[in-house]
Amino acid sequence: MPAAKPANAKKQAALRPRNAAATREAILKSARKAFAAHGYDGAGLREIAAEAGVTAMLVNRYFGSKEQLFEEVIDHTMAGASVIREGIGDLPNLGDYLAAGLLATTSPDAAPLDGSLMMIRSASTANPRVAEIGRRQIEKRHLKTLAAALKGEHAAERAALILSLIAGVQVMRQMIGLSALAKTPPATLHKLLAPVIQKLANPPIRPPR
Amino acid sequence: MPAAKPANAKKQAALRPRNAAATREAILKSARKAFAAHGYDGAGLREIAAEAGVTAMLVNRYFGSKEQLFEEVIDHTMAGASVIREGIGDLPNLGDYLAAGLLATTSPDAAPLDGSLMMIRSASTANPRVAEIGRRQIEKRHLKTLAAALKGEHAAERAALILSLIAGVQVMRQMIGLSALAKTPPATLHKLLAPVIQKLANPPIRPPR
DNA sequence: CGAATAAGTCTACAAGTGTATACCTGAAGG
DNA sequence: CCTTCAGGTATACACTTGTAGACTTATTCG
Repeated sequence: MPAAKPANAKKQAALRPRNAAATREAILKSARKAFAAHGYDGAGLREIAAEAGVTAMLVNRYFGSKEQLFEEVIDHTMAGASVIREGIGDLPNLGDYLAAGLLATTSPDAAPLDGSLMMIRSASTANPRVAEIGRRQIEKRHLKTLAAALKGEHAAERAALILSLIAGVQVMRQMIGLSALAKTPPATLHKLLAPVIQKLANPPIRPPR
Repeated sequence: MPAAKPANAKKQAALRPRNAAATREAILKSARKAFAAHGYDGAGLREIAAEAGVTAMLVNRYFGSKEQLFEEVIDHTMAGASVIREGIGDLPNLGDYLAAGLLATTSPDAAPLDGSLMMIRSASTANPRVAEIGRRQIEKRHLKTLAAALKGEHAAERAALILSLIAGVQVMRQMIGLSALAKTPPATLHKLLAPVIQKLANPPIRPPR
């Protein structure tokens, strides 16, 4: 009775004309956004795929699995332009520089460009491999670079504390939404934050004996 | 023919002899542990129930829903003995005190007694009501108390930054497992950390004009 | 114009989630 | 003994998740 299948109407047909590279990039971008917003476990493949204008299965066809997708995403993100980069050891005011960078990228609800928030959001995943991926990235990209830029004793520990402070501010501003940080003008926060970071960046004073 | 149902063998029959109050407490304890370890979304009701020796449905019968359970758990946790408590404004060395408290409760993989980590782990939940619950708890319990203990300008902002630093160290030590923080002896970290916290606790110096 | 192949989708499945309904069970009181 | 009822369990449902296999479509090349 029904005259053949009416060739079911497809939506958004020719939006992207079958370009593999472009599709891959779209998926990466979408995944980055989703992972940053909801963490590894919280971001669904269907959600990522929809935002990229494709099907969930295509994501797996391109990246193998959600786990591998995450690995590639976090690698791209951490490798991209970060506030913590090579050569920051030569800056005169590391405290000012880092505080400015933190407050610039950390508008209360903007997308976190930095990978650290993405990692923190993903850190309590049930998948231990994913947690390990993130740990290694932070150690390799951020800690190592920053520690190399510091002089004096306990450089690694001081670098780790600076990272902790930065991460903590990001967490409280963007994840928790603490009003005292979210609503205060960046300039005010900068004045409070920069000297503290600088104090950690400076070589610790040795007690005179 | 079949002589009635053979009264299917039950395991762990008389472990807890049907005590409502004790069961409630057991569920709370289990839930606290699970939420702290995996966050709100990551902790399953069946997992919580199993650890408490009951069924998932009993949890809902006692607490109404997972959401209400979380609310009660985080309220108990934040209200319990915390490092940040009333009267800390009278301490001579707030930096020392807070650093000691942080490093004591923050052994790399121990259960976080403080509710803040539980909140951070739960902050990226899909449930907005849950996120709001946690935000309010941190503002009310921690920020308010600490800000009241500080003197000088921008007390709220400085308190928020101290909380951020503490939270950041917790995150990097317990969630990420950053080696420089996890493996370094607490005494060393204390020496680096205490003066930084103290610097934030002291009234900011006004630039002489 | 085909044919070949890359690009993409459909359907399905097994596992896991929170929760509602109906059921069972053990101890206390008559 | 039997009833009663709080304390607890079993079953089921509707939904979501990551992923596998078969299928379809568009593009490019001969």
